[in-house]
This record gives sequence, C-alpha cells and structure tokens, in this order.
Amino acid sequence: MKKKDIKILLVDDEPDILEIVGYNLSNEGYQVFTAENGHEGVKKAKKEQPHLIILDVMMPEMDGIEACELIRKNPDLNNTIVTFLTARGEDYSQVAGFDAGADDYITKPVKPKVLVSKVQALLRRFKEEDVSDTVKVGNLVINRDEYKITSKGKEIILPRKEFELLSLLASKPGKVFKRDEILDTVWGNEVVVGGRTIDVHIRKLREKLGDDSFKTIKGVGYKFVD
Amino acid sequence: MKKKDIKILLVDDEPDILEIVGYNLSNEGYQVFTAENGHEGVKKAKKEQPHLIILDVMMPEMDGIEACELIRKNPDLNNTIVTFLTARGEDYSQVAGFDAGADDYITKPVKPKVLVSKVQALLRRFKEEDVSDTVKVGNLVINRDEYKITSKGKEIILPRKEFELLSLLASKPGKVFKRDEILDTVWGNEVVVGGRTIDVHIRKLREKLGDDSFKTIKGVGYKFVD
DNA sequence: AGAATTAATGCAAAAGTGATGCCAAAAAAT
DNA sequence: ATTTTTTGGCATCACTTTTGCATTAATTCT
Repeated sequence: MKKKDIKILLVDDEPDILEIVGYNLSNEGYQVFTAENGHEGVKKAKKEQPHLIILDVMMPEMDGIEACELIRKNPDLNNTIVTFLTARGEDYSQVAGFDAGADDYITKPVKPKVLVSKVQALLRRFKEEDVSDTVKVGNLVINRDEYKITSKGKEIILPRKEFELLSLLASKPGKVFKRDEILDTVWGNEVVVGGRTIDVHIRKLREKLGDDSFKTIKGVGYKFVD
Repeated sequence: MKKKDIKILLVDDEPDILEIVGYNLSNEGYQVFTAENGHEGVKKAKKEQPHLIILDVMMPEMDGIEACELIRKNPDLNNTIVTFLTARGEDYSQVAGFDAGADDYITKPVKPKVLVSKVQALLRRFKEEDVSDTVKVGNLVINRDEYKITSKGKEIILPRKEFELLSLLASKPGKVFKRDEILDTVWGNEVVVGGRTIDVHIRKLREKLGDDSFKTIKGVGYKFVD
C-alpha cells in the first residue's frame, strides 16, 4: 500500500495539536482527517475507515476512551489501529486506554520526528502481522519462526530434528530426497550417525502426521506427498 | 534489529577511506554499501534504503551537502541517519551540513575505534526513536519509558534484565528466540555470560507472570505466548 | 514364473546425550 | 544493606541415537 492511500484520523480538541501533527503527517504523504471531539471522531471513523486513529484522551463531549470503545465495537473498524495521545504521567489513562482496546499510546508533548517514526512503526507492525515467516505446503503450514506446524488447523509442536527433517522433505513435495542428502542437510556433513537414525525419525513423523504423507523409495530415500 | 540487517552506505571519493572505513564496519557485522560520489550515493541510497549514510563533504560531481539535501527530500529516506565526514576544522561545512539535515558529523582522519563507537551510538539513538514507549501485547502492557509492565491491570516492576528479556520475547509473541539471539539483544554481542544465565531469568519471569506464558523449545530457544 | 537370496527399511525398546530447570551461593550493582 | 545478576553443580527430562530383530521389497537363481 502506498503512503498516499493510507488514511489517518486525528482527534483532538486543541486546534494547535491538530495542526502541527496534521501538518507533519500530511507532509509525509499520508491522507489526514481531523475531528475535534469524540463524537465527531467516531462519526468520521465510520465514514472514512482510516487505517490509523490518533485519539486524544482528554476531550470535551466525549473523551478518547469512550470513543475508542465505540470504535472497537464497530466491526468495520476492526483492523484499525488506535493510538492514544496523552500527557506524560497520566497513568490512569494508559491502563484504561489499553483496556478500551488501544494498540499504543503516544505521550505529549510530541516531537514531530518521533511522532512520524512512531506512526510508521505502527503501520509497519500492522502490515507485518500477516507476513510471518511461514510456508504453506499441501495441507501443512510450516512456521519456521515459531517452530510449529499446523496441519488441518491443528497445531503440532515438533522436536528440532523432526521439524527440520519435515521442513526439508516438505520444501519440495514429491521430490525424493536421498538419505545422503537428508543427512547432509539435517545433520550436517561432519556428523556421522548410524544407519537407522533417519527412518526412526521418519517413523515419528508418520505417527504424528499420518502414514501416507511420507513415501519410501527403497534403495533411494524418502519423499513427502500432499 | 540484528547487526547484519543494518545497512550502512558509505560515500566518499577516496578509495582508501572507502576501504578502511568499510572494512571496519563490515567487520562489526554491518552490511556496507559504497559509492564514490554524490550522484551515485543518492542513487544507492534510494535503492538500498540504508539505515545510516556516511557522507564525505568534499566530493567531485556532487558534494555531500547537496547529496544530503536530496536525500532529505526523499520521504522514504526520512528515517535514515545522515552523518558527514569532514576534515578537521572545516567549520563552514559543519554548519552547512546541519542545515542540510545531517544528524551528526565525523572528523577526518577517522580512527576506526572512534568511528565504530560513533556509528553504534547513532544507530542506538535511531533505534530508540523507532521503538514505542509503550506497547500492548496480549494482556501485557510494556512501558519502556517507565520500565514497568502492566498485566491485567496489575502493575509489575521488573529488574532491568528481566524487563529487557520480557520486552524482547513479547515483541513478537509466538516467535521462538534462539539463545544466541537473546544474548545478542539483551546482553550485547561482546558480553559473555555462562550457560545458565538465560534460563534463570526465564524462571524468574515464569514465577512472576505465570508458567505458561513462556514456552521452551528445546535445542532452540524460548517463546512468549499470549 | 516362482523360490531363494540379499539388501534395505520398519519397529520397539533401551541407552545415550545434551539441554534445561533449579537451587543456593557468590559476585556485582544499586 | 538490599537487590539484582551471574555462576556452578546437579537432577531431570526431552530428545536423539543405537541396537537387535522383524518385515518388506528388490534381485538372483533355478
């Protein structure tokens, strides 16, 4: 997504803040909307579906917390990031804010640079949530980051060697891996293990993931099929 | 962010400088790119999006100041730190440099050690700006500013190492952090501690935040789950 | 082709290894 | 003086590898 397609809604009752923060964000290329109180904020949020909402806590009419709660109740705004703007040391608002469903909060006074990089960080984090280091193979999802496998929605934790063996085989479904190749990759060139080691691991994988996922090619090696 | 993921762009017309500075930074583990004049520098900056640019002031074709101005105009390079490289006593360039948007400057001749520690300091500052004061993760609220954790509305004060360890693990819930990674981040690359240090800290966190928040992946590392 | 031979793999349990948990005490920091 | 951090020694547990034998598939022999 390009910067100019990203919408940010700014809600604060102080025009000064609105202006300076708004200016900096516009300058960065974001599309900025503003509102001067909670009511208006919620209304604009519904209308514009912003990606990020920066919400002052202390406001007349409707404070930020209440507004946030309303926003969170709206299913259309589920993916929206909400950040509070609060004076340093206002402990209560922090806790209450997070309870209300905020994702982060920024302390006033805000330095433009800090603000901008914070906004960028938030949007980045938000983006990255979907892009975890994960590979789909057949009905398996292999997540190297979390060292876990998801098979048909069921989560399976595998020990290291089993995980790496499966990773290897599943990396090219259908391909037959020779025992040598497997040893080289999973165990390493230097390590020497007995002849029964591999198939014991294969057996464990078969126990855990179903017999038919692993096929033996006698005299050659194994392959994973989906 | 790991060192090897940090990109540094070096722009100087003297190959000697390029080599010695580049060598020292590569040696530290950074990813180093080089360019021999302003034009090339700006081009590479756009392409590689480095985190830090070290820019010689006096160069043919396009001098550092002009290059810096161009860099600063590019919104994608807003988070990039620019530091000038200048001969001692070139007062004028200093002033002009800061005007052009530089963050720091380094005087030639450069001593490797000084250079490296300066680079580290700059990157640290950069990092801190990027990290939010407060982050919400699961039912935890981590406040880096005040070094405290709020769990289900209850406030918990953690000692430094425990706090940083938790911060790290909770920064990516579900992700498995290898022991090495943890050591690198929490203890620093240079520090060497015994093998039992990490798990003692993990144990303390488990005592304080509940056993099941931290999962051990044997042979790999630990992960935080919410 | 069918039987016999040979080689490779499957299997279960046992043994081995190594990583982690845990404690208590020393060392460092505050 | 108190709190935090690190260490070293053990105990323990999870994972890995071995072992010995059964089974199966491929190959060779009649």
